[in-house]
Amino acid sequence: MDSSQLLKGVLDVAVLAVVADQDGYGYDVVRRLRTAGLEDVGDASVYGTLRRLFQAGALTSYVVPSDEGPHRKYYGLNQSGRDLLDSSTKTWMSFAQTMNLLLRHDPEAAK
Amino acid sequence: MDSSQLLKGVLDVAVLAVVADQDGYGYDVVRRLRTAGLEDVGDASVYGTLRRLFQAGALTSYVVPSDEGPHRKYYGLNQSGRDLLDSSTKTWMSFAQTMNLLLRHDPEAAK
DNA sequence: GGCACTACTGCGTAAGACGCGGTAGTGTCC
DNA sequence: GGACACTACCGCGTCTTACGCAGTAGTGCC
Repeated sequence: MDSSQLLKGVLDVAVLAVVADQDGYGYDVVRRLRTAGLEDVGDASVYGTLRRLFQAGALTSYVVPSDEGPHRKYYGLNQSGRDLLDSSTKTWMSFAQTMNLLLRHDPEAAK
Repeated sequence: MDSSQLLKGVLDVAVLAVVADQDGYGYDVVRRLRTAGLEDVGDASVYGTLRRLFQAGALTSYVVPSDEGPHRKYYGLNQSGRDLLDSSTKTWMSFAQTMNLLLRHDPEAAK
């Protein structure tokens, strides 16, 4: 099954969570997400998400030159980003809980 | 936060689960989903999903006239739909688990 | 020079959820 | 009997977003 649709709206939270752990640059965030289990995530999606979150004011950004390749554009959370991560996490948890109740097909559990 | 993006790719499973419980018609499926906690789900999304799933061969369909309003177009699961529900449920569970690990910001848990 | 890996960007596409408006049938209330 | 509410469905247009793909560029290795 194509899990790419499951990502809709969730990649934001995932990226925020990864960056919250430690500042990261795009290429690295991609690797960390894949390692965490989101194996099929596309790199373009992550770069796009980072730019979107930055534009939305949730991330800080600074460029660090690298000796072993091109420069790296690091992203980090600011307060707005932390708030967003918190509220998004809560939204996700509650949503996931709802889905879990729905999917264990116990009609009573959904009441 | 706008939870509509979270639904992407998940509404299919939710609709399948609701219909698996008992055959249902569009308007009723909407109500059941909302009662189950998906309060913001749009009716157009559900009707669209039902038609999509039907066209994909996962649902059966039959019309029942009603004494108390317009006719009702019932949908039910066939074998293909049950298979789809099973595999989609597994995909969801595994995806949700991955997200949960990512979101409890315990760096060790993601390894 | 050619290749691999790192690192980022831009463009076009497709999927899907939703708002909105429209069409009907039934029932209620004044 | 007319206005309104509720039931029930459909179609259209829009927006968001994940992704494929191509391109650019730096480093290191053979």
